[in-house]
Amino acid sequence: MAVLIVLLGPTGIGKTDISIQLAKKYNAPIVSSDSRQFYRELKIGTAAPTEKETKEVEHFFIGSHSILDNYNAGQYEEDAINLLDELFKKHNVVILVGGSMMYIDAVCNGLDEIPNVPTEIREFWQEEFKNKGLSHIQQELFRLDPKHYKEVDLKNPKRILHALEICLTTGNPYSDLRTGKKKKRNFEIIKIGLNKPRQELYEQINLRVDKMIEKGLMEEAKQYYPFKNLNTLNTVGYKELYAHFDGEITQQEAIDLIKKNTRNYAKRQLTWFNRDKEITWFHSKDEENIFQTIDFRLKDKK
RNA sequence: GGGCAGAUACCAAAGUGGCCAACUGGGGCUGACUGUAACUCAGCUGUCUUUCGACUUCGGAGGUUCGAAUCCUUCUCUGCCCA
Repeated sequence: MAVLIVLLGPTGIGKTDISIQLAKKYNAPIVSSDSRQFYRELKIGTAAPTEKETKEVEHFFIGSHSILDNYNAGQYEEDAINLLDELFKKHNVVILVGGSMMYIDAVCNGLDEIPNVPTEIREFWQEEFKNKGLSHIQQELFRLDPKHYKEVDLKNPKRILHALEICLTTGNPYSDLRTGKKKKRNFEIIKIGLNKPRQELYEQINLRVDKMIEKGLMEEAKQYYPFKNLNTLNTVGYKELYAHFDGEITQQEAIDLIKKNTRNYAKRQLTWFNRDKEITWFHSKDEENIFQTIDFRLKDKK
């Protein structure tokens, strides 16, 4: 029986470490569901697994893309599922590790079929928003997709813009495509969540950011400064440094901001994960119990 | 020792007799989120209460006043200046 062990949790909790132990134990390859570790240019700032680690255990979706690529959760779903089909031919167990909430859900539950948006359409709505404001795009959404207008967070421009993009791309209301249906996968899923008391998590995050700076995050970020406007670089650890390079804030302010934004991100991850009742949670240091539980659940599946 | 300035909620910082449980920012907490998602967005942040509302607060003590974070006296502490 093919089993996907999903190891998730907030950033900085220690997922990489445990994933490698699990991989060795079950002779399982690791598939990343970290939407920023996909990018080979972002190593230090995403705390990507080291070369040593990726040699020890087979990893996928680590450094698989460039920040110049246009990648998204929908494509990831397709790519990841195809990959898993291949991997399960040779392995009984595969490990999915990462903290990108929607990407994990894409693999476990699937996303609706939504076409990619042409650049011109994306830019068109962005201009509309920039020039005419939020209320204008709200009205446009009301006109093009009244159903979604009622459901969407009307104060959130990104969500409205996305809906409008799809309306214009397909010629139909976005809500027509939103089924919310869960896809059936041909593998079993065991979801393991890693967490620890908030204060400890935050301290660990703060420390990790300092270490990233020591390891040369400034230099790494500087290398891609010319691309700072890319969405892929709208990432904690980089955007703050670009604000510093632009002279908006001091270096220390940038570092403190990275810490804060990472903490806030961790909290957002936890909020998302808390909705998922399939997750079995463990203290991140409670390795014995984690391994035991997984062992037990694996036997159960056989 | 003398002079001046200041002490407000977790922090910073407004308020200078009633519209003040107290602007605002930070931080924190809680939440939303099916596609650019490490994005983006929302609510809360004195206590009790689901709400209405009730109660206790603005360094301490005392006083003036119908009424004080705001005025007076005094004490404590902090900063600056003169010795």
